[in-house]
Amino acid sequence: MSNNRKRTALIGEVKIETDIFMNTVKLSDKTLAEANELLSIWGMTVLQYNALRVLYVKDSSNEGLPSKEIGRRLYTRVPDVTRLLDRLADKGWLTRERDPINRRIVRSRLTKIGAELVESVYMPLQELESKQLSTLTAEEKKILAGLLSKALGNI
Amino acid sequence: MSNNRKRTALIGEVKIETDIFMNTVKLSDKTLAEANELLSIWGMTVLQYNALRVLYVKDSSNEGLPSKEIGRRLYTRVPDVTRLLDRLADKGWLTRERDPINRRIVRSRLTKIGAELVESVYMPLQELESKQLSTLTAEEKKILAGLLSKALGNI
DNA sequence: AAACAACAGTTGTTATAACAACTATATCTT
DNA sequence: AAGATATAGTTGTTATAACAACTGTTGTTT
Repeated sequence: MSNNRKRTALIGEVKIETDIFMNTVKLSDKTLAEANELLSIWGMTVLQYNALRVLYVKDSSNEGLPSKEIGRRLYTRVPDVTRLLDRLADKGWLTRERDPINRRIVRSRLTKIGAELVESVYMPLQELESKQLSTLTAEEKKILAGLLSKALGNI
Repeated sequence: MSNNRKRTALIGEVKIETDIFMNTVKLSDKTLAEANELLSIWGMTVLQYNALRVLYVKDSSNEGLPSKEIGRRLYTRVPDVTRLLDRLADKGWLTRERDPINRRIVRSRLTKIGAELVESVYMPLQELESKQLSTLTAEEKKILAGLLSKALGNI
């Protein structure tokens, strides 16, 4: 009982900024969960798929990409790119070797299987994303995309 | 070398849905990271703060809230509410006891310290959120909030 | 009332996210 | 060229997220 003192009503009111962040986190969380569920068919996670997709798109000549650059292009902070890539190498989706010229750098490159995997996953994932946003019109999607990118500008 | 076969250019093009999800995840990720950094001053995480805030707001009479309901009100999926609440109880921010009438239910209620903590954290967090969205005008924030909530409708 | 189903929470396990310290290599400064 | 600094990646550790199996309690059915 004891703790029945007055509580600030203020805290119950939801400011618009809080509302935006709540819904951003919710949307992010739920779409990631659904995407992860889909990707589990291929035994991978969204994060892993993104790393493979970065290699697919940004290393089309297949010279290999430094870990640092892969990390920079992933859209969440990943404090441990090494082990993320290690796991992908273990699965046979990419290979890693040290750059002979700058020996600090380790270059990852997709294997044939890895590249094919990206291709197999691409369309089903695209379809899921379209489905997830199907309550919005094309016009609304444009506005939303614009606002999100403007919001990100400050952070 | 070996794997230098043609890659589908399609995969490099970013569809608007993908763009929206990428930026949603980015925004979610970055704002959470900053909020977690702020909250670390009080030794808590965003998830923990949210649980406390749910109790603060939804259990103002301090009768205690069932774990299930707390879990339902958190805005990310939390597969392990028990241990989340355990940790908060360990820190002395809430107490937990079994409902004498329906003994399946365990009710959590804020301690005095827990309630005060929510009050201390509220304003600084609010200010951070405002700062994080300061690139948007009030009008844009309204539109964004509306679109996010419409987008969530389908998921 | 016995058997079954549903519910609320707990516990065990594994993989990994987060943080920090460390190694090897390259670059800059004087 | 030696020493200091910066860069790229690795490794160790801890806490916790995710998943699944389990326990105890209540509700439903016949």
